[in-house]
Amino acid sequence: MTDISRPATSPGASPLFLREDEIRRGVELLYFGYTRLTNAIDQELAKQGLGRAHHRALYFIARQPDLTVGELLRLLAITKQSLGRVLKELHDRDLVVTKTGALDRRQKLLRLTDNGAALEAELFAQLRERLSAAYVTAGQESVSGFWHVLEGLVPESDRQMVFDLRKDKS
Amino acid sequence: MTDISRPATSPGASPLFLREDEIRRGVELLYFGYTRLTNAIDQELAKQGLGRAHHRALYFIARQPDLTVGELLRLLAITKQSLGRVLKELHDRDLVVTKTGALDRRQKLLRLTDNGAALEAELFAQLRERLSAAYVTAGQESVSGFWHVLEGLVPESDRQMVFDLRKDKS
DNA sequence: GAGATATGTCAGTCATGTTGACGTATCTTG
DNA sequence: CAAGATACGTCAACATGACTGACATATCTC
Repeated sequence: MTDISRPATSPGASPLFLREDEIRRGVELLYFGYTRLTNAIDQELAKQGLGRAHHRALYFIARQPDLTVGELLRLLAITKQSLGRVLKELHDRDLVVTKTGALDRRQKLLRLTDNGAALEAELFAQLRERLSAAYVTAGQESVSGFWHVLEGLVPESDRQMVFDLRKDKS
Repeated sequence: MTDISRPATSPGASPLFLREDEIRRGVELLYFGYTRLTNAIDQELAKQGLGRAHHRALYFIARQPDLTVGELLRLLAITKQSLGRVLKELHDRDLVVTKTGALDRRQKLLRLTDNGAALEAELFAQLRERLSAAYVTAGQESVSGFWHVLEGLVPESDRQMVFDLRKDKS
């Protein structure tokens, strides 16, 4: 949070603001980095007859077991109708199970089955391979910077939700 | 391309490879950072009745005037049929013009019209606002790290193409 | 008991990608 | 110069994953 006091609305105050090329470089690297990373798992997904939408759900359920449907909706920022179809397919394929919430019986808590966990692990291995290669090449200091800039791209209103992924529930 | 000599294929050499949480943190930040940044311009695009696919084309044509259709296809990594529809719409709306290549008359060189350039600038302003705020908050060192890690995510085979965006065509 | 909330579902639509096939103009090469 | 490769365009059919709008049910909260 260094330099937070510098007004982003005052272009003259920061040389960064004026350098169009530095902004474009970030836009492009973010685009290529993100799309190429996600491409890495498409082939694996296609084998199972699943799409990226399924992977995103699997990923977050793996990351935070007993996630509720509502929490997952907020993470994915899609409509419940869209998510409903995805969850139904994952359930039909025995990759995800739901149980009724203990505290609030209206909620459904999502968990991966053993099959689901195995598939998620296989997909995650692809991501790990690519990302750890990039981490190693860039070095630890760069990794911190990478995280730091990306955190700044997440709107304030979503930041807590994203950080909470790192904590266990309960 | 510094550190290129460090073997990315030697997992044991770095504790990073074993830390699942650091990989997941990168995956999540990349996902949220990328999607939230692109969301930032959706509203503006919707006003014009355009989608993200149109923006991607506008962006790269702005970035490298006289880009050929084939080059744009390689950047976007989609089929010519998909791109054809997008370019047709941009042309119909007087945002893009094509001219026949001087050296190779089979090629079509793409350029933004004044309207197209104005729209692209308006959309770019949104990206600049978000990214420069993140850059300023994170600091210059972090920005370098951000770039460095992302470069490592771009497959070797695409890297030259991405770097070439920074050069003018001659 | 009344209203808010969490979830599910039906139905229709849209944006954006895909495959496959085919046509034309132009360049390159034997 | 003829033959083949290349750059681009286009028709048609289809898949995925989003969307809106409407409505149903169970459960919680006050």
